This record gives sequence, structure tokens and C-alpha cells, in this order.
Amino acid sequence: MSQLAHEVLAAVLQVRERSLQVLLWRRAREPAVGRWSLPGGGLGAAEDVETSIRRQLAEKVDVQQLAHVEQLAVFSAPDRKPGPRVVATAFLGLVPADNDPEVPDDTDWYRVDALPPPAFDHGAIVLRARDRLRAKLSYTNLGFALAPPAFTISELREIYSAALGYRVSATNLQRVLSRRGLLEPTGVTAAPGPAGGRPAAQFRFAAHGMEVTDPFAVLRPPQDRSTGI
Amino acid sequence: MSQLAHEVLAAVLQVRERSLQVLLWRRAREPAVGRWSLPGGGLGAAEDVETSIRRQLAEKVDVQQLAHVEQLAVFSAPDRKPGPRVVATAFLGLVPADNDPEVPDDTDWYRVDALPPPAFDHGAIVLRARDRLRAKLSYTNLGFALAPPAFTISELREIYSAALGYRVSATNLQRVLSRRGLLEPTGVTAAPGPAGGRPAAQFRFAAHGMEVTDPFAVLRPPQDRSTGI
DNA sequence: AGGGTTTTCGACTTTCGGTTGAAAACCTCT
DNA sequence: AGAGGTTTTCAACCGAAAGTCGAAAACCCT
Repeated sequence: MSQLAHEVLAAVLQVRERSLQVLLWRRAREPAVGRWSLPGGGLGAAEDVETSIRRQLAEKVDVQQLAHVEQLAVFSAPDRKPGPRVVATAFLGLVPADNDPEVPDDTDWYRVDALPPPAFDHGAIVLRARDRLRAKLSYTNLGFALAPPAFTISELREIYSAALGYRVSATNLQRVLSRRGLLEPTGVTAAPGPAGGRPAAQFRFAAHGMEVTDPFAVLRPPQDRSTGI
Repeated sequence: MSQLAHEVLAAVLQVRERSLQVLLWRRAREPAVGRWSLPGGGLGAAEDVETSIRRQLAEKVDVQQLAHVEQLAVFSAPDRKPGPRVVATAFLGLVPADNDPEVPDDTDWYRVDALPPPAFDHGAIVLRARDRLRAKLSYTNLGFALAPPAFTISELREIYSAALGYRVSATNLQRVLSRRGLLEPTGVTAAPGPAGGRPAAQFRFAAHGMEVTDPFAVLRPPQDRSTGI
């Protein structure tokens, strides 16, 4: 079995200014000078890939603000980078909206739908991350990782719309999430915008909704009516 | 960046004898002599991980019969195997029911819910594969990869029940799949069983259902009623 | 006070999935 | 051939979930 290098990369996504954006840094040296790269780096000898990506992301953003990290896929085309072969494990990371983490000078956020010239296969990785997020938003409770600690339904609607790429109904969003027991009111009402309007109630995600749970199952097990409550 | 070995492994699942089973081979040499291992091997210099796992699976089963292969996850704990470190990319493979591929002498099928002693972390990989299959059966059209080319609704129900671990309603299964446009009748009616009974109509998965499509979305895009048909 | 804006919420409709039961179409045994 | 058993098929019903709509509430500014 041949020895080869292994790196970890993360597409860290956040909804910023009403659009889905990804954290990229500009390469100052060859290869791919001037192109934009995902954060990450080589896998250390004593760490698994998840430990490694969290360690390396800590250099770019405050880890406290990473609400969710999950494996995305392995990218292993032999020619995916020039030079000695490197296999990459790619991750999806999510930062809640309204956070504005300090980032290094060479690093910044870019719209996923208008990426600057990406290095190597990093463009494909970003798109995979976006697609994974969109799918999971719909059939899991992953939304908690994109939302700030407290939010109004309108704000949450903006976040979902930006991430999904189409407008969702605020009424429906509230009902779907409520029915799953994910929303709870904070009691606070937010101040209205400059144009006035009724003040909006603030919500937060329920504590038990802060982990990704099983997807909604379409073919459910039969209901057992014998076990009366 | 340190150099290390990379292997590919596959949990190849099939519904056999009304239960979900996985293809395992018995280790004849150290390490882990006598324990049961997933098929796979080292990543070649000129191949990506998917090419590699397909090549290595060809030594165990007829590749024609692999209806679906997808990446599962990377397993990278530094101590997942004794000896020099090896990172593994694990795959989920699916073989349609009713196929009975030739397998080598040291290789056989085992029930996922009663695994023989697994080598290394291969037990965890099998369970991850099972969970992924169960989730995707529910919210995608992945069922096509478990079903034979033609089947009755009862047979399909057996397959789904075995894979999911609970009984599903035949009536409901047929309607859900039909509504998604995945089933089409072959025109043939199967012979009744030994106890008689009405002969069952045969179906097949529609051609456009033979790839995994987008999951069922809960928060759909708004319906555009302006584009009348 | 009046007009504009935004949020909230109830009500309606449609779609989807779970359940049931009757009818259809076969078998075997007498 | 008829009776009785078995399995499949399908229509009908029901409830839950989700999409849509509009009125009322609660704020702003002039």
C-alpha cells in the first residue's frame, strides 16, 4: 500500500447579507498563487480527521462560533493538486448568522453563487457543501446551526431563504418547526424596523434541537395501538 | 504533512432470506486472525477512491450486480488498526435481492443484526452503512438498488421490511412509490404461491428512478401558479 | 388621526400517508 | 363443480402535515 499525504479541508458556510457565503483564503505562494482556497491542512499523526479540521479551523475562526461540523466526502482524484499526491477529507462547517468572527488578513467570506477563482478542486467542494446543506435543511433540524441564538420568524425566514435559494413562507416555516418542537419563545419582542410595523416575537431553538436528529421518515413503522397511553 | 497509508473498504449490503446481510471475509493471517473483515484494500497510485473500491470489489463479487456505490465516511482514528497508521474511506454498496453472486471461499454473507466477530472497526462501519441505508430508503428513491429487475409489491414489501427492520404496508408502499413516478408495471403477472391466491402484477423501477435523486423536501419552493400548463 | 408597514394568527385547501375492508383471482380438497 | 382458504388489488376513509390567504394586531411617521 503506497504512502501518501492526507489533508483535511472545510467549507465553512454562513448566511451573511442575505446570501450564503463561504470562508476562503487567498494563496500567496505557488501552487495556484492568487486563487482562493479552503481552510485546512495536513492530518497530524495523533489526530483523526475531525479533530484535525477543528484544530486547523481554530486558526481562522473562533471555534466557539462553529455550530456544526460534519464530514462531507473524500476527494481523491490523483491529479486534484499538482505535485505529490494528496487525498483530502472535506468537511461542512456552519456558523450562525449575525456572528462576525475575526478572520486573518488573507481570509474573507465570498458568496457561494459567485465564487472567486478557486484553487484545485475547492470549487467543487464548496458546491457539494452547499448541496448537502440544502438537502439537510429540509429533512433534518440542521437549521439551528445557521440561526443566531435568538431570532424573529422573519429573520429565520431570511436565513432559510438565503441558504435554500428560494423564498419560503414565514407562516409555514414557523408551523413546521413548531410542530417538531424545535422553536420556543424567548419572551422578548424585538423592536420594529425603521418603517414601523408590529414588533416581532423572538424565538430560539429548543435545547434538544441543537443536535442533528434523524431525518423525517416517509415510510414509518406501523402504529401500535395496543400500547395505550 | 506526514505520509500515511490509505485503504478503501466497502460494506456491501443485500437483502437475503428476508434479512439484511453484509459481505465479509475471514482473515487467515495476523492481525486479527479469524475475525471478519470488509472487502477492500490499499488505494492504488493512479486511482481515486471510488475507482479503487470498485476494482477491489470486483475480486469478490460480479461488479455488474452492484447497483449502487456511495461514499459513507472516513474512518481515521490513529489506533483503528494495529501497526502503521491506515486511514480508511468506507463505502456503502448495494446488491439487488435475488442475485446470488459467486464469492470466494473465505467470503460469505452475514446478517447485519448478528455479525460475527469483526476485525478492527469494521463492525462500526457496517452499522453506519445500515443506518445510512435506512435513512435514504425513506427519503430518497434508493430502494431501486435493493430490488430485483422485476418484482411484485409483496416482494418489494419484504425487501423494504428487511432493510428497515420493521414491517411496512404494501398498500402504502405502492402508493408512495407510484406517486413519485418510480414504479411501472411490466405487464407480466407472477404465478401465485403454493397456497394459491390472486396472481400478483409485476413491476419494475422506472428508468429515471435508477439514480439516487434529491431527497423529498419538506420546505418546498412556492408553487408558481402563473405558469399554467 | 390617518396612512403605511410588518408581524401574527386563524382558517381554508391540498396533498400525503396510514388504515381498513371488500372484491378479485387464484389454489386445493372433497 | 363447489366450498373454503389464500393472496393480491383497489377504492374509500381518515387524520396529519404542509401550502395559501387574508384579516387583525401593533408599531412607525406625518
